[in-house]
Amino acid sequence: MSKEITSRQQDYSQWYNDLVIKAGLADYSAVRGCMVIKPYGYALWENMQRELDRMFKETGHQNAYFPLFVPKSLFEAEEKNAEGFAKECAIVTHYRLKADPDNKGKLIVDPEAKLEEELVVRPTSEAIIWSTYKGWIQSYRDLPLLINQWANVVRWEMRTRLFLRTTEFLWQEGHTAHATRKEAEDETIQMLHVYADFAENFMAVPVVKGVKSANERFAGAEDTYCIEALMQDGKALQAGTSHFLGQNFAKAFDVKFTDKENKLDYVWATSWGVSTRLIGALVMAHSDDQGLVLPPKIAPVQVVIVPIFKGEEQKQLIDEKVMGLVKELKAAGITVKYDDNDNNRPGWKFAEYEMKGVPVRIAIGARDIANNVVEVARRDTKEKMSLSMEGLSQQIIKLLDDIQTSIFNKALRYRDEHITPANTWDEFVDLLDNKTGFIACHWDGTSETEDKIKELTKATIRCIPLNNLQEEGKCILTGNPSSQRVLFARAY
RNA sequence: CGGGAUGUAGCGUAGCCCGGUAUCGCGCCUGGUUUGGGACCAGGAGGUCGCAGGUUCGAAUCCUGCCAUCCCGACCA
Repeated sequence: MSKEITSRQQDYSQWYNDLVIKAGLADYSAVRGCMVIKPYGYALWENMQRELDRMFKETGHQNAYFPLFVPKSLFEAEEKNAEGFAKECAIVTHYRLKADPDNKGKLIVDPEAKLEEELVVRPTSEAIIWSTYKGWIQSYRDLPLLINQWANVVRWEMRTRLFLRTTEFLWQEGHTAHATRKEAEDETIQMLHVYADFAENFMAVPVVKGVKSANERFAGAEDTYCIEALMQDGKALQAGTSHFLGQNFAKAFDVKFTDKENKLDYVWATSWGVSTRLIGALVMAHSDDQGLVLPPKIAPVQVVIVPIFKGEEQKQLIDEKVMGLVKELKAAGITVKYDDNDNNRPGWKFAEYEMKGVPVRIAIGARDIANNVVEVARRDTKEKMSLSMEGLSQQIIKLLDDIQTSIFNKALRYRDEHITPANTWDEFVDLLDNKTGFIACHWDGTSETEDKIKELTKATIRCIPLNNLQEEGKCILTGNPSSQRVLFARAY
């Protein structure tokens, strides 16, 4: 297989698509808009899942699983939510096929098997979950209810892109119920911090934490908080959302509880999610024209060892030495792969593991063994060094750590350099077109203005950053008074 | 879903205008030599030219419809 990919400069979108395919993360499938997540891509997702799952459990959440199908009557109960998702729902109307009498070997939908009530394939699970919660919650003693589910959802998008926007995608969705507004708000913010912590400390993707404007708010939420990341082409990507749902779903599904004073009230809700889109964020945040660059903390393979030998005797000598190294590295908690496949030569393997973004490559040959060293190459900077075999695992641990930090710092520097204030409309448009990234500017707070700006420039408000500096100013478009800057960007 | 482009072996392609059963490279298989940045030699396999119709003695090539992918819009995690 030819392994060259389009360069970022030549065509960023094509580079992304090439990379996802050539690195073996995913493949197109026989189903429009749906992808196959290949083993290497799924391994990445599993590593993300493991870490997130641990964080959810540490903050008191439990996993459960709810049905894929939502009866239409339940789906429509929370009006805004239903309306928001109605245009992109897959609907099950029948439950049986039968042989086509006019076309041998073909099947048709059995018209006799029409469902009494259509089933919506979940685009999100608030409806089915809140209809269930009604039966689980009676008293303040049943609260808080802190549940997460790992699931697939379907949103029938017009235009799809590998990992960033597919018809079916994998995600987790947390759905919590609380006795007070304060507690639900705290939960919303807590999970936002969990997401930001994960993105920055594991994915090495710096994010801006903030709240969405009304236009960008989740359908059915009172407030939507988000983490926004910046990709290398200067476009923003929403990497995770945490919603404060108020009592909207409790009211729609009649979920009430009795408090300590024996008063009846609706419960307060949150929901929060991240998806396989994070893999897209990871790819676009760090990778280069040679392939993926993965942060060690979620790389499926952290270290690959490539033997370099002439003849069987040398190979045996290397094998022996490597077995010891592999054992030592594994004992130190490092994921290591020894690639002694003789079908490919070292140079091929070097290029291959660069494509796959393996953070550290160790090459070892007779020359190295004679000197008691190994050649170590880091993926992010391509820097090569010679390290002593003595205490190698400790040196590798330190190196992996350096790589993790260095990838993050690089992305952080890029992100910070691409948050630019604009004070006039011309400046704003010029920055959007020529510098890209986030533009910090004043906005008069109205949906109309935001719509107008989107119409004129394709830029949207990515978020109003948390703990935003309060500052008097004038709206970039209308000149109306504003009390703070918000972040605009073109987004995925 | 609207506008544009593309679709030929696992991948990348030539051929299409001007109709006569498909070119080259990589990869794959066998054998050998190799191995410190994508190896080399010899032999070999692999294609209903995206799918379905139509025109024609004959279609990769012309016509119609559909499907898929990419880009630009609208929609969105």
